[in-house]
Amino acid sequence: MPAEAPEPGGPRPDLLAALTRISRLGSALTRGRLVERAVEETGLGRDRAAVGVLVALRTAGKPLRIGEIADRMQVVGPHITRQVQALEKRDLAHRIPDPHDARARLIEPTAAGAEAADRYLAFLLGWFTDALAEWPRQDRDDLVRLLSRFADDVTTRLAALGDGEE
Amino acid sequence: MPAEAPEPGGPRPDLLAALTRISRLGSALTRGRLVERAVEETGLGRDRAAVGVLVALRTAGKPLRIGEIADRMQVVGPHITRQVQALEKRDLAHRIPDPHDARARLIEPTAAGAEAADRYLAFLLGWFTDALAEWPRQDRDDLVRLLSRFADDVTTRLAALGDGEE
DNA sequence: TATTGTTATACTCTATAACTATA
DNA sequence: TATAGTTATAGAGTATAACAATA
Repeated sequence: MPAEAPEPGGPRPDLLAALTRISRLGSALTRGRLVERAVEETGLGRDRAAVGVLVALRTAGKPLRIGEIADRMQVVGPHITRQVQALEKRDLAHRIPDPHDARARLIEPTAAGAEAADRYLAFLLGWFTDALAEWPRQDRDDLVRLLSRFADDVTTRLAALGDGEE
Repeated sequence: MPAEAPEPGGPRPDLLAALTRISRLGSALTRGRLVERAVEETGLGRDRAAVGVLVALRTAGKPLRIGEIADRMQVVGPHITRQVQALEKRDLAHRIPDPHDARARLIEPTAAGAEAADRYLAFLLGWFTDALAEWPRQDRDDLVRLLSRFADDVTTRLAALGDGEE
C-alpha cells in the first residue's frame, strides 16, 4: 500500500541514497587530489589549512580579525592564529592594527597571497564548470539554485543545534 | 555587455558562491554536532570513524572484506583494520573466514552493530527530512535528483583524476 | 611474484586549557 | 569582569612503510 502516494513529509529512501553519495563526495573532496591540485596551483606548498584562511580573506574582500575568520571557517581561534602565523612567515598575509580595538589585529592578504587565493579559486571553479558543462542549462541552473538554498537552510538549522538545543 | 546572455560554458559567480556554501556545510557536517548527535543516537561512545565502517557494512547489505570497505570509504586499508578491531572489541562486528580466499576475512556487523547503524541512519535521515519538510514538493524532488547526479558525476571525474591523469 | 591484510609510526587538522593584554 | 588573541598541549582521523601470509 505505501507504494501509491507517499505522504509528503515521510522518510525517503532516495534521500538516504543521495546523502550517502554526498557524504562520500565530501570526504573525497576534502582529502582527495582535486583540492591537492588546486592548492598546488597556488604555487605555494601544500598547506591546505593555510590556503583555507587565505580564501576566507579573499572572499571577504576586506581585512578580517582572527575571530571573524574563525567564525566564517567554523573553527576555533587558536587554529587561525597558527595558520596566520604560517602565512605571515611566507609573506602571504600580514597583520595590521585594528583602529577600533587595540586588542585585535586585522589580517590582510599580501599581493602574493591574494594572487595565490585567486589561482586556487579559479582552478576549482574551472573544474566544476567543466564537470557541469554537458548538463542541460535548466538542470545546471536548478542545481546551483537548490544547492545554495539547501546549504543555507541546513547551515541555519545546524546553528540552531549548536545554540539553545534542537 | 556580459550582462545579457552569458555563454553556456563560461564560469559562473553563482557557482562559486554555491561551492563556498557547500564547502562550509561540509566541514560543519563533518565536525559539527549533528553527526555527533547521530553517533550518540547509536548508544555507543562517540567513535565517528568506527560508526562509518558500520554504516558502510550496513548499506552494503552483505559482509565485506577489509579492502572493499576501504574502497567504499575511500581510505587506506590499515585504517579499516584498526576500526574493525575497535568494533570487534565492542561486539559490534566480527570476522568470518572468506570461503574463496584464505588471506582475507569477511567483516559482518553483529545484531547490536546493525541496530546501532540503523539508529544512526534513522536519526540523520529524519533530520534532513525535517530540514526539507517545508520545501515545495517539486523542489525537493529536483534537489534529490540533481544532487545524486552531481555527486555521481563528480565522483567519476575525481576517480579519473586519481587514475591516468587529467 | 602479486595480493590481502596487519603492525608500527607519523602527519594533518582541529580542539581544549591556561595565560596575557586591552576594554 | 569580559573580550581578543596567543601559547602549549592533546586528540581524532588518516596516511605511509615495512612486514606476514596466502595466491
